[in-house]
Amino acid sequence: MADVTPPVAEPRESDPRAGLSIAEAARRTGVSVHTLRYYERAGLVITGVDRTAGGWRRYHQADLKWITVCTKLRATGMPIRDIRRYAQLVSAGPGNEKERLALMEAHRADVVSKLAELQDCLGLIERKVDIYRERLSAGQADHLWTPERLSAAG
Amino acid sequence: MADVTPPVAEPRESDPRAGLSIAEAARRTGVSVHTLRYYERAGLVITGVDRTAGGWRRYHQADLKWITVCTKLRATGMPIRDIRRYAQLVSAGPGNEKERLALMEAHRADVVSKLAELQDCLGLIERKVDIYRERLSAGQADHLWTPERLSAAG
DNA sequence: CTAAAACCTCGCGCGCGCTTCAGGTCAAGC
DNA sequence: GCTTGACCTGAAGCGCGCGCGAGGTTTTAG
Repeated sequence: MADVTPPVAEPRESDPRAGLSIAEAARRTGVSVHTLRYYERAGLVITGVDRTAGGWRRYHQADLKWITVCTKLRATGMPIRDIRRYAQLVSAGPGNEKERLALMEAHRADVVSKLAELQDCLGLIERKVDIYRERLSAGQADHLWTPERLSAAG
Repeated sequence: MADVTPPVAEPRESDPRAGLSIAEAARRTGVSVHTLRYYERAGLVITGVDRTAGGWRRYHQADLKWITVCTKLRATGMPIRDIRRYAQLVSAGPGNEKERLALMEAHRADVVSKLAELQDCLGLIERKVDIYRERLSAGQADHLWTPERLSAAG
């Protein structure tokens, strides 16, 4: 575990204090390197990612943590521009909690209603699954279906 | 309730058996008339929407029902092309339940994992909401916050 | 020192799901 | 019959969230 060359699959990243390469950061945050650079350009990454003397990005834990917040907001459907707005608020420091709260509460309401809709539609999907299972087992027994086209239900 | 002219907000649609205009169908399915036409062009609407002699669409209950299935699939993130595939299967009639089942089960798995992800991210959002609420009530009392920037958590 | 691999910026491209526009046609009230 | 508004088709346009490629620089392995 000391100086052994790491397998090709997991490249160097030798010194933890030196930070991670963009490729490794991508792996750990679950987005592509393109997306990482895009998020930075788009003003989402307010942690000010380190650079080497030559200009290569070096990611630290705080960066990854914040980027993960961003990806979770994205995953819940928050548009980039809203995440940027939120990032600006956070970056501006204490004193704007009211606006942050409003933003997050609005988004929470959004997510909650999305969840409800998803649950509702999941019901339809599961009914379909059940129907097709029934038809299949019935069909394998006696090949008897009622013609469905008349019902227009699929 | 008999022959009274309906209010402007809800236009004619006098004879129920004659079917509904595209505008009314849009209202009832919750999508725009553009989207209705687009779905038809895209091959989603397998119910064969009626037309007047002049070429205007007339929607019946079966159409609305099927379109609602489509919108629910869309609402759960199924891409148009997959809905089209499903529509083709349904339209082909009985005998392909196996493929329909596979399609729906795959989509169900998708929706379930989406739900889980949404729930997870909702946790983050609610923690943020709580934090900002606390900060606000604490702040209104004594204007004392710990500087957050060091925590990189937002 | 050198070669290969990883990274850089800039900017164009793309897939998706509609939306809008142009230029007409149709339907319904009066 | 005439006007007004809803509707038609076909095609182009758009906003979003990345993906990709060119052309060049930096790192790292050997």
